[in-house]
Amino acid sequence: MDQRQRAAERIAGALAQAGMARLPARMFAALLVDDDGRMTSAELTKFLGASAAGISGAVKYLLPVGLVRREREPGSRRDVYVVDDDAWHTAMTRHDQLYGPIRAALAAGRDLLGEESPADVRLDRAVQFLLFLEGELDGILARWEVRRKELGLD
Amino acid sequence: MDQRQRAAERIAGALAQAGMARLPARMFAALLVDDDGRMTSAELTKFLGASAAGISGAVKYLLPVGLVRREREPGSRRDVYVVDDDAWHTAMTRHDQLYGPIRAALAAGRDLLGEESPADVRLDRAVQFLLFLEGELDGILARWEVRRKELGLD
DNA sequence: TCGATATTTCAGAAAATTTTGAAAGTTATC
DNA sequence: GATAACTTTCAAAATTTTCTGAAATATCGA
Repeated sequence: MDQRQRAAERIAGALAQAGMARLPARMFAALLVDDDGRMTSAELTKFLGASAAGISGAVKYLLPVGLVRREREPGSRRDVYVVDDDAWHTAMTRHDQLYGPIRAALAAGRDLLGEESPADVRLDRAVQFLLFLEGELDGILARWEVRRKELGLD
Repeated sequence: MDQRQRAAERIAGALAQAGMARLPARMFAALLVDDDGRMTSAELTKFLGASAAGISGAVKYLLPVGLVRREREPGSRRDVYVVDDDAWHTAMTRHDQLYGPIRAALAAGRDLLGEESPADVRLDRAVQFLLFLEGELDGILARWEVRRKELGLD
């Protein structure tokens, strides 16, 4: 295991700890430490010691959350998986995918209990907080653009 | 299964989907839909159909993240588990517990690869973004206090 | 200190998730 | 259209995580 693999596994471990499934975490980490952040399925298979099927499954998770992009060179049949320098930023744009279902469940719970239930105020406050939070996240992302330039990270 | 249990399970399902372990999610949801948001281990055991050991384990997860508080009536030996109306808010205060380890792993990865590695700029940007985000979250929480009063949710 | 009531620990059972190999499905060249 | 290169699907295996029962530990009142 070389330094690069060590770095990838170190990062993947932290991401897995935070709830990301293991192979998606390892694949994302592999791309993060790759020189140009671009790898084919075959490269990932070798680097991670995982099966092609596993990569396919990991891709199915990473694409919709925006952490990884898929490309294909014209006239080739092999996909290239790409991580952007602002992968995190992009992923965060999908925050409604994270909070939306929870908000919906809280609302459904309120309906089941009825407005006169004493728990209703608690549930309502939870919904209001999530709505507020989602709105704020958009502002954060805008401010990051500014900050990024200040840091000269373009 | 009555309406309240139905509501709890509906909410717990969404939380579990978002990554929370099942029993902690169910326990938190049970408290959310409870009239006064206070339940003993025995009550939870009955309501959830889970073992006392399971509750104990769930508590071990919920306490440190700030979603639930433990109290004990003086002169009783039974604990009461309490969910605050601002449980979410409180939990969010612990954001460094979520992002901290990831940031540390990214930093460790940079060390392993060395500054001259082409991946270094990508990893550095990730670290900078997380630092920025953590700072912003504090601001959000402050603004929520204001917003909460506007909504009359005191 | 003892007895009664609660909670926690821990090893193993149960359940859910992840990963794989093999087959089926795509896509590009010839 | 046939063939070769690559990706996806799917059922089953392997691993991991979660949950439980039983025993151990802690806490309170007498």
